[in-house]
Amino acid sequence: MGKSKEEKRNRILQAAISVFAKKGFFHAKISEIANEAGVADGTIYLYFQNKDHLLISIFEEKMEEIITRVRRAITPIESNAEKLQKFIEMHASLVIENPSLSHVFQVELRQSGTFMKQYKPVKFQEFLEILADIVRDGQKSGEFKTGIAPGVLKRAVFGALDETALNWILKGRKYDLAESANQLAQLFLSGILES
Amino acid sequence: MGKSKEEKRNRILQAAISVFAKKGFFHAKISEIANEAGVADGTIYLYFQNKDHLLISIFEEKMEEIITRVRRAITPIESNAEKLQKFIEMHASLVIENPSLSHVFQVELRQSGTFMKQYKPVKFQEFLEILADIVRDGQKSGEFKTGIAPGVLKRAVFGALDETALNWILKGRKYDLAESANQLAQLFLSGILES
Amino acid sequence: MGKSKEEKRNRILQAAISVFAKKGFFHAKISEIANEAGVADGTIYLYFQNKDHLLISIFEEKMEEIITRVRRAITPIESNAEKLQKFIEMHASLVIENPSLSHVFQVELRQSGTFMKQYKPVKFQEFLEILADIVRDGQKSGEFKTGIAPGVLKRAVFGALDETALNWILKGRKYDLAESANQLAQLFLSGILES
Amino acid sequence: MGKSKEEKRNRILQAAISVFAKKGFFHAKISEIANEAGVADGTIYLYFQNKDHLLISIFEEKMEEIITRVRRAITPIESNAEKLQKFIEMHASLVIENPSLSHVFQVELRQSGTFMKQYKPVKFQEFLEILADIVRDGQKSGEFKTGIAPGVLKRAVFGALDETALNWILKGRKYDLAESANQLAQLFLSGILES
DNA sequence: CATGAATGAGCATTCATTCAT
DNA sequence: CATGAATGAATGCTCATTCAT
Repeated sequence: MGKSKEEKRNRILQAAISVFAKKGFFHAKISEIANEAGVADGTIYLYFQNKDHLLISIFEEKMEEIITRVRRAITPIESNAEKLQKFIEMHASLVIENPSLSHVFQVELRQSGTFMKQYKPVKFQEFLEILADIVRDGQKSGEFKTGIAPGVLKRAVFGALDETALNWILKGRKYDLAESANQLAQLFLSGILES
Repeated sequence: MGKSKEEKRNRILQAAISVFAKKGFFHAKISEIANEAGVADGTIYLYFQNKDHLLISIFEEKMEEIITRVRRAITPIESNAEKLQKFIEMHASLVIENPSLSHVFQVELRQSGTFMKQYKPVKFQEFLEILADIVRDGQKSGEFKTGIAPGVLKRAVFGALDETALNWILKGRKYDLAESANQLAQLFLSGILES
Repeated sequence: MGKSKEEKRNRILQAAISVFAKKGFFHAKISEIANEAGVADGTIYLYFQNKDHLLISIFEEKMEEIITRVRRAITPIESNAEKLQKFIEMHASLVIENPSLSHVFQVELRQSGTFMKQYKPVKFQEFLEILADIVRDGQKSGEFKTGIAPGVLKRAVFGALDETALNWILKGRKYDLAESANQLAQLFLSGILES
Repeated sequence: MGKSKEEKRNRILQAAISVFAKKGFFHAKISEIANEAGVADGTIYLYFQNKDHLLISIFEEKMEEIITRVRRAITPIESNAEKLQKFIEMHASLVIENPSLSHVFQVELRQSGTFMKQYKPVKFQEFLEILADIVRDGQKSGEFKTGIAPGVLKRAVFGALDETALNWILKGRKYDLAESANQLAQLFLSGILES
């Protein structure tokens, strides 16, 4: 029963991801999400405050999962260069595995005023901080150059990955995103490795 | 006469940029744009097909200006490394000079279904191609490494700049964007310069 | 429950007839209909597709009732001449009983593009066919002359009744419509009775 | 020049008939009429008060012509029965000759609130009075029965003709309207001729 | 007389959210 | 907990009409 409740919540969340990706946040109708989730319209409001928070919940909960996965994969690696490479690889893999979710993250999230203006995307900061930590550690250990601030680099890497992934999605996923990610990894490593 | 008409069109365009940036595309009201432009609601429809095309016109016309400015600044420079640096510097300058327009480009444009799905952002491709050309030329002349595809690099640079600028805008323009841009330039140059 | 829903639908239909008759189809506001029906604007759209279909539904449902009433009144009569007379009498009675509905039928229906161009007024044909059947039967039995086609006569009788009723309504219902109808009945009977 | 002015007025009137018939009164745009007449939008307002009066002017001026033609054709005839027959024949001929105008008369005129409620269609009364006069004269001379009021008969005949013509137009003018008119003439004559 | 750019009133429709059952 | 009928706020766009040129 408790399980059934959690399951229903998840059905709604998955339906929302699917409908947001297909129709866009503004044109997505609660009734369509409810229909796809197999619940009544009103039921959604028993699990989520409103449409905006449904979007935000997608972000927070999926981001939480992603952060956990990425951390688990990176922690055992010793070399910070390899950690960075792994991070970039995983970003591509995650996009490839879940294009609908990626679409929601890259396009639809920006359509929520609540998300863009009022809500502080803590989980996003946390995700970026994984990158900043790698950089900081690499700089401290002497692996990486120190000319660039970790806060700048984390955004540069993320921005590059994000734009690359967005293009891949909008262009119809026609080329090899993993290969592009690989080139990006080489680029950034060449840029920061102490020679 | 012709001037007055062109002027009115520009007033509408500027008002739209301002209102879109303040309220977001979906919450921006035509009546508010009209009011800020000092024209009647209906007048807007003498110059633009509809709200979507108003947004698209902002993109096309402003992008055209930007492309021209960037090309003019880059052409006389001989070194491709310096060209790339100049491009990055200018991106930051343009964002600093016109934050409202930047906001529209980075956030609001994604809210138009017409823009995202039906319209081909030719001007955006053209803008990115400036970057790709620099990379291609640098690789051909031996200035740059050849391991990375120009098509990948152009998105990496743009994505990094875009994310950096977006953060600067959303965080309230509290730090020195030009300095961040400078670090990015060093990062990318370190990454691609043939040693 | 089911009754309450049907009742609400009927309240909307009656309100629409009343408002269409008062203001004309184009100038009638949905909000006014909703107000007169005691429901919210949006509720109307739970029962009817749009304004056009509201008008068409009035026609179809009321015409259905009328056809039933007329058929029930005519069937037991043996003489076709008396049937025709009864039909004419009833037409006048129906107009007198429900002037708003008559106004909608005679004037407002023509303002709906959907009704005039796309929709096939099946119920109207069915109504006219009652007349055509009387004529056919009368001609077959020898009661009526055979010089006129039933299809022509049905329109002649209906047109005469309709124009007479329209004038009565537009002139403010100042004279005795039943008496005019009676004269029309004599006219048509004189015209078609086999002597 | 004086001629040119009258000519321009007529071009506008013809364009209006054509556009009203094609698009319907409400959906007809002044700009389309102006375009079809080869004048500027504003010019129409130099010749007609507004859209409503444009419709009314069509009615009045064309009706005037029709009344004149019908009177001219009927006056020389001596027998009132033959006059009635001639009237009916001419109605059909006029509809056949000018279907667009007929459409405007039968359908579009009812869409003008001004026409239906505020304006007194004097010319229409005058047209019907031709019929009433024939009946009155026939009844006085003993040709026609006296049981029916001329005022009732005139509407009956007109209504029958109008409905018949409307059907002919809406059904795509596929059958012989003149033959239907002929049957109607026989019907009404049988109905009123003193035997 | 003629033009046509500018005006601005006017309204159907959608859909997130609520709440009685 | 779940339902889904009902609500009602909110706004882009059209087009008859005007009037400065």
